[in-house]
Amino acid sequence: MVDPKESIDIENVVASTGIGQELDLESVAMDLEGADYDPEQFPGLVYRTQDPKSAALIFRSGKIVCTGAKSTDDVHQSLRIVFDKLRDLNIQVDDDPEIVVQNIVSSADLGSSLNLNAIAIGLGLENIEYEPEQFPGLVYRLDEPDVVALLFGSGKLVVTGGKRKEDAEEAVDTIVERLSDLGLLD
Amino acid sequence: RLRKWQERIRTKDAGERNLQFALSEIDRMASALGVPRSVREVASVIYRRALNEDLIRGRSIEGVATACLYAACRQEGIPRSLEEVSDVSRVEQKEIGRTYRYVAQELELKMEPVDPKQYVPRFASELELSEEVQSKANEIIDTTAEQGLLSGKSPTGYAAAAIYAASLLCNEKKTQREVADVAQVTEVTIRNRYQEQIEAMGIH
DNA sequence: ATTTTACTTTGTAAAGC
DNA sequence: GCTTTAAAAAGTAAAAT
Repeated sequence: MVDPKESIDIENVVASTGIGQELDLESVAMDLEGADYDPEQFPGLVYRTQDPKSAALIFRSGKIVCTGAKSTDDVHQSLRIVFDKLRDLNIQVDDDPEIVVQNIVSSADLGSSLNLNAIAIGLGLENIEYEPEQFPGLVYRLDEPDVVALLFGSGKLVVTGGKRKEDAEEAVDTIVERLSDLGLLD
Repeated sequence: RLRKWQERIRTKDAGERNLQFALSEIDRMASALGVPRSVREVASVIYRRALNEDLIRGRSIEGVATACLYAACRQEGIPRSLEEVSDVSRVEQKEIGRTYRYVAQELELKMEPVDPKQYVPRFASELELSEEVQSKANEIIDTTAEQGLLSGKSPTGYAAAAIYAASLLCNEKKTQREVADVAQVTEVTIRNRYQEQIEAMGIH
């Protein structure tokens, strides 16, 4: 049996940062090619990087949200590109702004199909949410680590809400242990 | 002092009026759905609990009332799908679903997943299918569910496929369209579930 | 009848309504 | 609460072929 931990893939990393300067988004939108800015719809300007692929939300305050990257390293690479693009527009950007990872979304595979009905009862109906009429995944909120897992009948799962990649590993370990104890994992 | 007293009366009256409105809405929707009086009473009890726990704040009275009725139907073993409930409510399906999940969590209703078999009598009856077809559909549901085929699937689509399969096996054939219409699912869903179920039953 | 596109669920930050 | 962004899981649905 392969350790489900080895199957973990980071699918999305969300991080926030700031350049330390206020911005005139109207002019940035004019000068930055590919920028999407519609203040009526959303106060942030959207700028997408191609490699690594990501989307940056740039705000008037100078704060920036980066999402869509596949690793924390990609987040730093993407934001470096964004910072340089802004510098090209003669905008002052702090030397190396602090980048804080806010959420990591991971996927994994437990290796065998799951009986979600039995798992719902086993883990306790008060501890889970399972409404197949609304969504095929069983929602399982953990306290340690503080993340949310979505379990599917195929045995695959999604872990989100964590800030370190270790959070997903610990979550998968905990889930495997609890399901095994219940005899609900082959 | 008199002002405070009058304010309390006003608040109390407003609260009473809101409760009356919620209960009358539950009554109206329950009638439209054709569910027994016991379900309305269960729904009313859930609504009063939600009110006591202050779960209505930030939500519409009718949204909570509808969600309580949906939960009550399930608790009483005669479920109505969110689509069926939204058909008699002025609240949209998505909002009813969200509110239901919120109320179920907060009141710790410990709702069990809907058993597709609970839809069989009503759907089969609307299709004028025999007792034999219903028994066969139930057998298909139990057998295939035990094999893990039910995980993640919508109970209405699952029941619809089993009824369709059973109608074929018992020579009382209904078309996928006819079954899809009463269950309010698409023919594609029936086709997909039907294939899996027949496969799991070992093609009769 | 199949394929494509799109929506459902989960977390998270940002500024403003 | 909402708005927007990204991504996965799998089911369902509507539209396109």
